[in-house]
Amino acid sequence: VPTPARTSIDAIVIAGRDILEAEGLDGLTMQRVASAVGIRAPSLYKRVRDRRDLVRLIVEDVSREFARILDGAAVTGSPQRDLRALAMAFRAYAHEHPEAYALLFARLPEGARPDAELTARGTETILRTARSLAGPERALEAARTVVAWAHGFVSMELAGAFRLGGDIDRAFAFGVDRLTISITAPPTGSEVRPPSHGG
Amino acid sequence: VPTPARTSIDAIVIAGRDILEAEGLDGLTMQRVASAVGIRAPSLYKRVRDRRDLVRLIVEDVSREFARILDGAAVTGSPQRDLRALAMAFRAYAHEHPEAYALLFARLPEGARPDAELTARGTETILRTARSLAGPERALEAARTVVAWAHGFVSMELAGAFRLGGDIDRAFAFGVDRLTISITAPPTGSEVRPPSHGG
DNA sequence: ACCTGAACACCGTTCAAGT
DNA sequence: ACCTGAACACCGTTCAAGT
Repeated sequence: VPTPARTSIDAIVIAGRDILEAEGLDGLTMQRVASAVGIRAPSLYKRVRDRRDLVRLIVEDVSREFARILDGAAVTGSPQRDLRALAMAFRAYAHEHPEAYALLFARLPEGARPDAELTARGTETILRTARSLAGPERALEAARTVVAWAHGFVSMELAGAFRLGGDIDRAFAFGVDRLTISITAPPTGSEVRPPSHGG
Repeated sequence: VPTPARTSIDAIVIAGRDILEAEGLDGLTMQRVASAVGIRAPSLYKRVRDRRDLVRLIVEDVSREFARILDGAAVTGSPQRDLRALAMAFRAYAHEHPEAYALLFARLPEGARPDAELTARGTETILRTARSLAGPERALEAARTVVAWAHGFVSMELAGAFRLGGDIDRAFAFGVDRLTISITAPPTGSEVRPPSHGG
């Protein structure tokens, strides 16, 4: 006699995200997720291969949400303002969903790593904006510089690594302004090299 | 009858670092560390309060090593070249000790967090070099921008987040050059603001 | 003073048995 | 077809007992 399903993969992913944000990745246990959807842990294995597979589904969900939010931020009409808006939206997302955000850039074990194409889509908007500012040849390097800075900044912020005081908001604004200038106006005609002392 | 000690806190930290680098943070178990120093897991609690305390001791050891390496890199005589040398040494350390490096910037639970002063010493050399380039008023923001970028870059690199091809070494060099220019030559006399479209 | 086995409350995961 | 309890091999941690 077939038993009707008491839950669904969607409900499991939603419950998993809630538990992740409330308890951290270590607190995301099969037992807690199972309990949240009204079943026992062994039954979860009917829907996911193992815990890593559940983490993968959650990361992919987060990844789609993050890409959608960044996409919605780059609508100012100017690439300079778009880059600033992207940086602000990037940081705001990390503050609102610190555990989900951390997962986006985490070194995940094989089996928990999200689909490669889906991950690429996450930085598509930033790449497009960087291309507008830096030109097609430098687009990829410019985008990597900006994303690296933004990720480094918010991950240090979330880790409590800025311990020397000062205005963190101002430091973030400083960074995005300098980076915008920096990738917008390359030294004309010359190879990139360290500046001479005279400047 | 007192029993002579069969191990020491130093031996435990050294063994812990080896296991961390070989097996990752999840693989750093009390049982493995105990076994590596020739005792049983419960005996570890004579030397450390709990696992988080052991992690703290390891992070602090890594932190001292990292600071020492950065300090040894900033010896070129010019702040521009020092910044580049610091960035290269920063990245090289992360490549050589990926698990130890990850711990330096990780969101650690209370009890595993290293001594605050010790952590500050880690970025002291970078702060000093940034001060030479950006001036005393902008030193902190400039240092934060550079460290954020460097950390973001190598952590993305280690996470396998650069999936769009291109030359990663070149992107790193691009970033350090642009950032050096960017923090060295602020717009004279004016407040920092987003650049106008013309430039 | 240091070390240990046994125990406890957790994990993830498998599997035979239930409906 | 789905769900479960029982079981297994792990965790971190405590503690009485051994030397």
